[in-house]
Amino acid sequence: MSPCQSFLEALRTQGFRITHQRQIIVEAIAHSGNHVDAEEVFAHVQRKTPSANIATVYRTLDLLVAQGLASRIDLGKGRVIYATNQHGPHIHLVCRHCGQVIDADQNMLFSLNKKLSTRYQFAADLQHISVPGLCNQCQANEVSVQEE
Amino acid sequence: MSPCQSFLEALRTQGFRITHQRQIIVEAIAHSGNHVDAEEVFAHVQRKTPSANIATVYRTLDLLVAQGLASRIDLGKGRVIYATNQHGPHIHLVCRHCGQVIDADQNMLFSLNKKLSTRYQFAADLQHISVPGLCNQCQANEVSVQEE
DNA sequence: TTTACTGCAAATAATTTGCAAAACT
DNA sequence: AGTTTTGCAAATTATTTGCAGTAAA
Repeated sequence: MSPCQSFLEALRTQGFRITHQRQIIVEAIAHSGNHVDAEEVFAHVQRKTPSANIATVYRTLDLLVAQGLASRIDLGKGRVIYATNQHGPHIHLVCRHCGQVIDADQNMLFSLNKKLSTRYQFAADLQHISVPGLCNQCQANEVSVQEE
Repeated sequence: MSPCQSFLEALRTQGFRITHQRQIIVEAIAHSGNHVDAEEVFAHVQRKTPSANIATVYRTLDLLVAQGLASRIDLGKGRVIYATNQHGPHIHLVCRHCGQVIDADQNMLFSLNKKLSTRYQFAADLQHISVPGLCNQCQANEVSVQEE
């Protein structure tokens, strides 16, 4: 069963209707092995169904997140992306200078997760956490650049 | 020298002007030993100077961040808070259910920081990172609560 | 005096929402 | 047929920006 199909199946099971636009939206997000933002999904949808509306995209993304089929990742500065749970867990390293997002190995968070759990009884959702900082290229720049 | 004074001094040194509103804004953010959002700062400022405008608050907060005197912390869902560098570094555990923010010991991130640096040449800014998840109280709820 | 800073109001940007019409089941 | 969804346009929310007047240095 393709990832798309299993998502749609999950929705159907929960009693949600499988509409044409939901199929395309799920296809857009699941197909791109990567994370996508609402506009990218909308662009994909428009190619197939020009009459589709971005409000529907937002509603469907919310639905997927609520159903636990996707994650909403807040990169800060108004940038929000979505990733399906097919997309392996990652740390999203967000460069505050160039805006680049680097995917890092999530295993690094294993011990942190345990500590937060035992010391704070906090169940951290580290599947798609984002970490601000400076990427390699921008570290050199930052020194000389005060203001853009 | 009070924290307020040292902030103002730092601004002055960089050639910025010490205006009445900047003094009050710096006082608001430095005085509250805690993190504050723009509206809270604005409320404080209005008490002293009713004619002050929130645009000035945003501009000053941006300035403080740009000068490295404060951090902008993105809690997701449009919630943004600011903390001075006086306020010790913390992990901000953000509960996705009740919205509560718990401060956790930052030492837990020491090894993560090193790994990100050596493996990805990424200089993570972990001073005030936010981590999504579920707080202790809400973990029990979550099981039974599907939708709010 | 000179140029940065502020207040104000209008502009953004990213979502969200009310509602009547359209479409799943 | 009976709801759930959608499209559309208007409403929101949090910030940002242009500009002319005010105030630090």
